[in-house]
Amino acid sequence: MSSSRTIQAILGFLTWHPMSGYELRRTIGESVANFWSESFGQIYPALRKLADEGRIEVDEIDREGGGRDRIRYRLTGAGHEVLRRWLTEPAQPPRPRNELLLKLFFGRHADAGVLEEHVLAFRRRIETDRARYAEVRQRIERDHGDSPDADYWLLTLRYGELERESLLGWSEEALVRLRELASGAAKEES
Amino acid sequence: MSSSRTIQAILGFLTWHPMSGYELRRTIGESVANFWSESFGQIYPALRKLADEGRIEVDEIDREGGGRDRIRYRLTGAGHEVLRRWLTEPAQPPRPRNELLLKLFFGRHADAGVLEEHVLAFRRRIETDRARYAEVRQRIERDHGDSPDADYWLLTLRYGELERESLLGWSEEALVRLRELASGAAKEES
DNA sequence: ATTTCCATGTAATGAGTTACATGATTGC
DNA sequence: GCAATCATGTAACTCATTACATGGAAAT
Repeated sequence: MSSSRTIQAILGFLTWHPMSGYELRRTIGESVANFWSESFGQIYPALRKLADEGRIEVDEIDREGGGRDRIRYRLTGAGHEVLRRWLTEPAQPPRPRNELLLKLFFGRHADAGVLEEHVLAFRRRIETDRARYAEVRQRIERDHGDSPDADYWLLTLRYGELERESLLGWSEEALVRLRELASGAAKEES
Repeated sequence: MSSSRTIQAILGFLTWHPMSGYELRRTIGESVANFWSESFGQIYPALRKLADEGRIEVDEIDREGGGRDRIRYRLTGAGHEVLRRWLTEPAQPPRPRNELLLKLFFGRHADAGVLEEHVLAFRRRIETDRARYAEVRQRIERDHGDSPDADYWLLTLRYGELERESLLGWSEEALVRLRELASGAAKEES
């Protein structure tokens, strides 16, 4: 019961067109960074394993641009089958780990200004995410509006958009609350 | 640069009162399961390490209830200092990994009914979360309304409440959209 | 009798990041 | 000349879960 999904992510992206490990990494960073990430240390061993098992095979080797050879892999029928089977299985809920909330939970032991700083940094990250989502939405609608995948991509984008909106709302609430707590504590001290 | 926060979580909970490894695990499951989790395999080695470094010390050893001795640890001044320093440091953003969204992203290769099933399961989880949050809120307000920690706990609870509301909204939208896609696909086939 | 809960701990395994090794090309 | 980008791959390390070992007491 392997809980990692590196292999499935790779198979999924190879349904687009043949890609090298380097291209897979870049593509993941540009498309699903919102909810997925992979490092080279996972991708290259996974490609080797997938090739050994016949889920992918070498499509072409060339030397465009840089120094090393680029090895492009293509999906095999067996690989497509593995992807389809995985898609029917229920998704594992993620293990929750949110350091910001852990800090706030023990917030009484920090000074109020620092907590506010943490929430402000969080809000900045959310705002950056939202700006990126707006660009992604435009790009999908402009460049891939007729792609059969586009509807599914927009579904995942929408998840990020709605979640970020709610977290922005929470940030505002939290900032107000933290300032109240800070002034309340200041009053009690005087 | 240790990226784990098991140690900080333990120190934080020991500000409440002395606890054993077993009690820490149970307490985490009952209070912050919403955004944090720890397993025995992490807690016991971490307790050993913290004791070796003088951040915690044995408070009492007794044999209530079950068979083995229960070893309760208490926070030292040094431990409290480590906690306070950590609280001032910026929180690391979590590495994104959402298997449901990865499945939807490649959803064109699955049949529509299965995707709907995944989103329904997701929605059920969200509803369960919301019911639990309502209980937690009641419990905090009823049993800990005058605790100096309560305001901070409610801040983290509110995060979960707002986020779950938005995700519930997304589920509804996604279900509608998936049904449209399914009937569209059915029409094109006929 | 058997399950459940209390309780501590280790070992095996898996998952994942970061740093390193290597090296050519392109743009400043 | 130097940094950035392209490109593959390995090694060391960290982090975390799960299963195992051990065993008593209480409830069914």
